[in-house]
Amino acid sequence: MMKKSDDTLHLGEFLPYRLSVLSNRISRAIADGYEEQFQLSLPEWRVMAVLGGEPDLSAAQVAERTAMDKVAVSRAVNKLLDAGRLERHFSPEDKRRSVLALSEEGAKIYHEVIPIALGYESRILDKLSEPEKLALMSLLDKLEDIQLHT
Amino acid sequence: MMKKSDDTLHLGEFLPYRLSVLSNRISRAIADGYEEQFQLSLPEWRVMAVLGGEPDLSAAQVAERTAMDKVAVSRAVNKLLDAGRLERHFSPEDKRRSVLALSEEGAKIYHEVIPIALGYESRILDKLSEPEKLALMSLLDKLEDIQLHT
DNA sequence: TGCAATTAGTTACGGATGAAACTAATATGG
DNA sequence: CCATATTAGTTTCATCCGTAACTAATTGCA
Repeated sequence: MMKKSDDTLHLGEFLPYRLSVLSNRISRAIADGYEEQFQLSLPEWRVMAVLGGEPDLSAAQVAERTAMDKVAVSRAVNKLLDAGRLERHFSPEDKRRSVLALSEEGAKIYHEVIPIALGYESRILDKLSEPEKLALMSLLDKLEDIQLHT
Repeated sequence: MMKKSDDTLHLGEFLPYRLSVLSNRISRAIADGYEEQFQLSLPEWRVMAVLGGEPDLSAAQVAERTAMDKVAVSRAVNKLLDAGRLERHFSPEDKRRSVLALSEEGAKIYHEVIPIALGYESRILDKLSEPEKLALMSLLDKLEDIQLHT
């Protein structure tokens, strides 16, 4: 196939740009669904989301699983603690390491937000045929594996 | 097919999350390729990218084509003007409306950054087979069309 | 005409974000 | 053991970003 010209770039056909716009639009729409109602920011929701499925993680483990950096996790965790949505104690073996879990209140919110989030996801996936969904998942698997640096 | 449970959410399988992480990773990698070298932020690059392909747009038109809001465009444009990378005059028919174009210096940088950006895109696309690329483009077309609000 | 509504773009402001410096706790190796 | 290096998490700082308020120019319609 003819190679694309190297001296112009059409943003609308540029994969990174398309992904960025699409992803921002989706994240914003979902966040609009819970931010105001629950006074919950996206980073805070991500922290709650992992702890809801897998309690007693350390902040570093939360960072790993959410792809957030540790500063963002620290901030989100502290806000959630202030709001009484998280409980924290520290590991007796290593007093630096925190052990985080949703509080009862946090778990309640978690279970209220999940259907909102999944609802938006369905709204998207329902527009795709079964083979398209499979193709999308397989493409995401592949794209996530790509090494972008060296 | 069995419906997924509604009381847990696995971030790693949640489409909006996967898109967000993937898109951020790609944008960051590309930006790392030009930000330091050219002292150019992502919003500034987006403005340059559209004006490089289509000069003499107003700020509002730039906003449309980049999916940025007008404040972000205004800021980016002003930085680019300060840096001598853009030229601005105002339409004689409507003295509010700006007419923006890359300066000579701006065009030079534009042509230097393009291969960097396209290089990263190729690094990604080259990992996909021809049918996979087609599938990806078609999926993006479809996803971009989805109405997320009402 | 002329005054209210609209539009282009900027400014101001409060909150969010990431990098780097910092503190406290633990591991290491001489 | 003790000094140094490493690790967990927090704080600081400078910047970024979006919303809302604002200014200036233009349009529209009475």
